[in-house]
Amino acid sequence: MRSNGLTPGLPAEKTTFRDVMAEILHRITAGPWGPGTLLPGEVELAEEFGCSRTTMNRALREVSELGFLDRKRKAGTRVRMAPIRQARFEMPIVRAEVEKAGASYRYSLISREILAAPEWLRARMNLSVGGKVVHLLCLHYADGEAFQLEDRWINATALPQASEQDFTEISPNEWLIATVPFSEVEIGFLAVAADATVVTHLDHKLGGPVFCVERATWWQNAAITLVTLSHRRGYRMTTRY
Amino acid sequence: MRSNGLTPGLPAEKTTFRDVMAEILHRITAGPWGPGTLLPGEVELAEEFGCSRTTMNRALREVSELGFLDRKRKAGTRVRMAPIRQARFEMPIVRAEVEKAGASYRYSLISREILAAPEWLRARMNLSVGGKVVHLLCLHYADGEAFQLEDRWINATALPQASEQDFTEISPNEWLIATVPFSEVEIGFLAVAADATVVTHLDHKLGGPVFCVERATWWQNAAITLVTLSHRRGYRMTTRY
DNA sequence: ATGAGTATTATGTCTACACATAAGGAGTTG
DNA sequence: CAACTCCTTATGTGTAGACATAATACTCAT
Repeated sequence: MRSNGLTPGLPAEKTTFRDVMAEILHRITAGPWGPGTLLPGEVELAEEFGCSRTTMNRALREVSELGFLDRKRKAGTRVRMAPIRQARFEMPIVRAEVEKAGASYRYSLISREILAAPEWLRARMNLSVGGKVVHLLCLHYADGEAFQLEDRWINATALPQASEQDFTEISPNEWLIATVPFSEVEIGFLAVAADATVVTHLDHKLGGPVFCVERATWWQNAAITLVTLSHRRGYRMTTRY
Repeated sequence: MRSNGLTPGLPAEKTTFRDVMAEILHRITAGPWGPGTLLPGEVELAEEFGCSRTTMNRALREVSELGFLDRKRKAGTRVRMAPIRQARFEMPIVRAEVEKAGASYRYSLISREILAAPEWLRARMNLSVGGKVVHLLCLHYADGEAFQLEDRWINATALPQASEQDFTEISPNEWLIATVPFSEVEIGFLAVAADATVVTHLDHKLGGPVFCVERATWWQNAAITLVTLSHRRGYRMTTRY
């Protein structure tokens, strides 16, 4: 079954962990290993597949990371009743997203102010009292049309350089990426009603549905930035696997 | 540096790939390995860290999967200019999601009909002309309050058993999971305006923002199901890493 | 100069083996 | 019968070594 059939005389090609993964996935989705099945142990499987336990372990580990298997020491490997349906969204920088779609990208700064962090922001990002923040409003265009409205707060206490940047040329997004690393990120997707600001800059009706992405980042327990990205009408974030 | 300091006399604890990962991540986010840096080769690093190349390889591979490194044969390992900001959302079954939040779960079927697939659905799911589909409308409650409205279409040609199920007790979600596997999934997040149906069943104002998840699944190129999940007001999908 | 072929090199992966660790289960004891 | 201990077992991970493969760098002939 697993001989290469191409070079008789030479030993059959080695069984790679990818081969094993494929066969395991096949048995799970279309074969005898229905939900809840307890799989044979690694040693036994390795023998059946003609590979080392190391290879079998890697294959099982990766399939498990895909969400199809549940592995526990001593208990063994079991097919998940319901595969964890995990969606992985890659969130590129806006510029990359726009240009990948074949459109021309343009950025513009709408407003910039430096102020004391409002109460809600302090609570949200765990900021100290009296901390200064930079508040920016920017627009990202795709082919001349407004694509995304960026409402960003930057912690100026942790990032004093932010106060000196004017952000007329570089978007805060790209400036931040080049300036600070981050150690913790919180991302949220939500639908909100279009407010006056959104209506002014994006083609939305007041109170209408706006798809928003909110991202907060910290670095070594210090809040760095909080951003809300409001998208143009009809925007849709999709993934396939 | 890496001696355990706990059991003098015993050999220092082994360097695990997790230790190595942590240190690599540290060097990337807070240390000398800024964006674009070319790292030393695996052999050299393994020597520095006092581990085998196998272990170093695993550490580098996993960090690379996290999106921080870019690895190419011969070219070497390089720190990504902008880490791929990927969000991984786990999408549990509604029941699990509700119960995990500590609320009681209840399900109810609103309507069920069997009909010929409408044109838009045929186009969307690549169905053949004249195919029958089951159309269901269901509600999922958390602590007695409407939580999620499920608008589901099931391909009855590929899944004749669906026509016989009445779905008054079991939600289509759970029935499908137990009945068919899937090989391909497409998930989308979007914000839509609340229509009459949504307003009737969820606490929304007409035209207001509704957070929707749309999921289409296929199995061996045959369309299985398309579902739109509309969420209650204020729903938010978040992840942290 | 230029293009084809070759050498070099860093990562990719397999093998065999050893020990670590979590957790189920059997057996023992109060 | 319940609680505890200890043993067993399946997975988790580290090591050394070997070969595979992709991609760059280099060499040589035209």
